[in-house]
Amino acid sequence: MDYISEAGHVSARQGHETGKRSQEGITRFIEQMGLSAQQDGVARISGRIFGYFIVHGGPVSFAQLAEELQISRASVSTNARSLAALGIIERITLPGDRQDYYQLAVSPFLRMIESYLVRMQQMQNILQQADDSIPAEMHATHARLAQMRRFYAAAVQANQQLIEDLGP
Amino acid sequence: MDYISEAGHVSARQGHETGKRSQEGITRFIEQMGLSAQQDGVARISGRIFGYFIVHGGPVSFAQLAEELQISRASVSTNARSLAALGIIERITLPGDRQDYYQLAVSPFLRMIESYLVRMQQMQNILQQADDSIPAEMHATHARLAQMRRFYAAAVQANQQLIEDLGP
DNA sequence: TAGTTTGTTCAGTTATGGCTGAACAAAAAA
DNA sequence: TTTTTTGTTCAGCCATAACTGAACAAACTA
Repeated sequence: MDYISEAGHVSARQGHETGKRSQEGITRFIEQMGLSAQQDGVARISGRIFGYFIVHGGPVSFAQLAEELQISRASVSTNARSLAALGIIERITLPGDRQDYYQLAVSPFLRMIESYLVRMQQMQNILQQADDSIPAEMHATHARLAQMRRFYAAAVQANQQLIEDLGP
Repeated sequence: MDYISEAGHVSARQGHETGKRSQEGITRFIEQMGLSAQQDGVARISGRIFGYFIVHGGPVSFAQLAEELQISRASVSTNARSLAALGIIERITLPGDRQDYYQLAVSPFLRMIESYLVRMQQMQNILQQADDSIPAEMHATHARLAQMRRFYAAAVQANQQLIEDLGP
């Protein structure tokens, strides 16, 4: 039995020996990924889609995603494209098939770190601006801003190192 | 002129020579900290309070916070306590004064990383559960879960290293 | 004692953004 | 051509949670 290539029919195998209990575990995992995403300020459905692709690496068709996760096609469109834009999943096409397919990206976690890095760089810009526009007499303020910049510089460096360590 | 010890009167110095322009820079910074916090899934007011303490290290009284940031006492109570719970600011008292005062914690950024670590450990628990409850036959799924666990393990280690590097 | 000051809690309002159905456009099939 | 398939977009509904005003409790002051 191959769960991977028949992702679309897993939910129909209720009566199977491994079926019910394992199905519970899978849906719970996907649901937890949704909640976890929501905690991180990401749409719940994006988290569920990500979880779905952890379980079934893909390729999975657009229509399959909507049916399996029981979400509207509009939500599939929005969230899958959003995840693809982040480099976490990627859109592919299959010859002789008009549908869009998605599959897990090769290294989804590296992309997640890269998103963090972007956020940190935005914060560094804010700190730079503050440093420029706040009068020099405010020594203690500038000292705290400098401390903050050192922190973000170190954090950026640590995450770049992490990317290298996890890379090929 | 000492901006630090008279945090409560900065906004009143509109006519001063350094006043108007620098005041703009400060409020813009505080406002950007609010927006940045909101992006991170934290209440905007919490971000503003944090920004305020970057500018004026404190101690700042409860009432001052409400007045300076033009927010309700209820919001001060909720958000300041929340930041204090995260270890980013701390509540102190001054002898002969009934008011609560807050000041920036000694190393607010270390505390922020520690919060990240907690989240990552929650994710590790979720992965552990999934690993336990998903049938062993799903080899590809277990491989992806293992990859994910390696990622979080490395991320936790990197951040713990970062904490050490930034520590005293 | 009654009256202030001070912080917390909670019900209610408001703002934000997620999700959906429906309308739509593009492209293939009939 | 008309019809069907497929994905996108957008207006509107809904859920979540941020924020506030008001009521409250505790502790000080008079």
